[in-house]
Amino acid sequence: MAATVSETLLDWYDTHARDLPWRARPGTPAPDPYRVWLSEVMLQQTTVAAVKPYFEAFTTRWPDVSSLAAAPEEDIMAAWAGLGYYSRARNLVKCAAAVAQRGGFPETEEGLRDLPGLGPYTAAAIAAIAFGERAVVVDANVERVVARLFAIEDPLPGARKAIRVAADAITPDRRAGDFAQAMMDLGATICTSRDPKCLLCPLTQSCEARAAGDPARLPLKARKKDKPVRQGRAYWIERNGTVWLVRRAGKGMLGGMRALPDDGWNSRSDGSDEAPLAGIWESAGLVRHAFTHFALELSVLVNRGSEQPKGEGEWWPLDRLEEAGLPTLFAKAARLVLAS
DNA sequence: TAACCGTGGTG
DNA sequence: TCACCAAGGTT
Repeated sequence: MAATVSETLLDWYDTHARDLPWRARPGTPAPDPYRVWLSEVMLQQTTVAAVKPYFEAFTTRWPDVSSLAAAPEEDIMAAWAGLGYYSRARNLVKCAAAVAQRGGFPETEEGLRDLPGLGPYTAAAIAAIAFGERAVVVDANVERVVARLFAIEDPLPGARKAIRVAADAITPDRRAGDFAQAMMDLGATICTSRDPKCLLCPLTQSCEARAAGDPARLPLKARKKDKPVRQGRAYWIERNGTVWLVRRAGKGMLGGMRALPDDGWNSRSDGSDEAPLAGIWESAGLVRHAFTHFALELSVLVNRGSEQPKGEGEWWPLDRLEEAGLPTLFAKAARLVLAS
């Protein structure tokens, strides 16, 4: 009898698995749920290369969930700065508290699903990888591999239901965690979005899209809307080797992060509020930054007078600006000022 | 359902 | 250069 897709893929995984910091070390049977959880959250919509240094920094500073739960939220947000999608960091704080409170992670997909920041993908992935549950793990890699294996012609996101059914059908009862990671490794290194390496693929004999001749065509996707360009201002207020930083509101764009004061720009409108003080402003230039659904042209204005800014904030030493944890947009603005 | 939410790499 | 893309979740 011919080997099944899962058997073939698991054999491939046994010799080709990527060596990643959050995977179980040789000789240790199961990976640490804390490290699986942390890595899975960091990896949401984020590349392995981007995650690695953050995962290393987090696990060095906070080696287990109780130490993370005990850390000040500000420290965690600052440590997340630059990784993006900051609601993940806010939910990480909530989730760590909940897990510490109940004395450990839930060990089922259903239980994990109730934790903040864990959706269908992440709950299934942790259940399968950390706890050995047979869970159907569907991420963008799995969607791509499955759409090609079964030549699913319906475009995403409409095809999600059919893809899930097909993924369920090939998920094995044993080693579901390895199978999920094998599918993701295959998608990341072989069955790539562009220019798939079909000559190296262990599943090439089973692949309907390969047989049809043009696997890179799948999965089909609806065309994306083009993003508007917004204008905004950020204010650099400097006194005696310090700069005035504020904390952004807990929800919305860059929520909860330290930032330069701005004029109220957001995803729906240009900025228009008045400056945080009525002094003399000099232009330091323009920062262009692309967010997911809009682009921003941020004009950076500088004041070195003596007037006190309005509202809440803190004077932050310029020689420790790295530790403030500014999101990339404001780090760019700071770089612009400090280079001029 | 679809909008919202970051960033850096890539072809 | 720029549109697309990456181990998605929340509302």
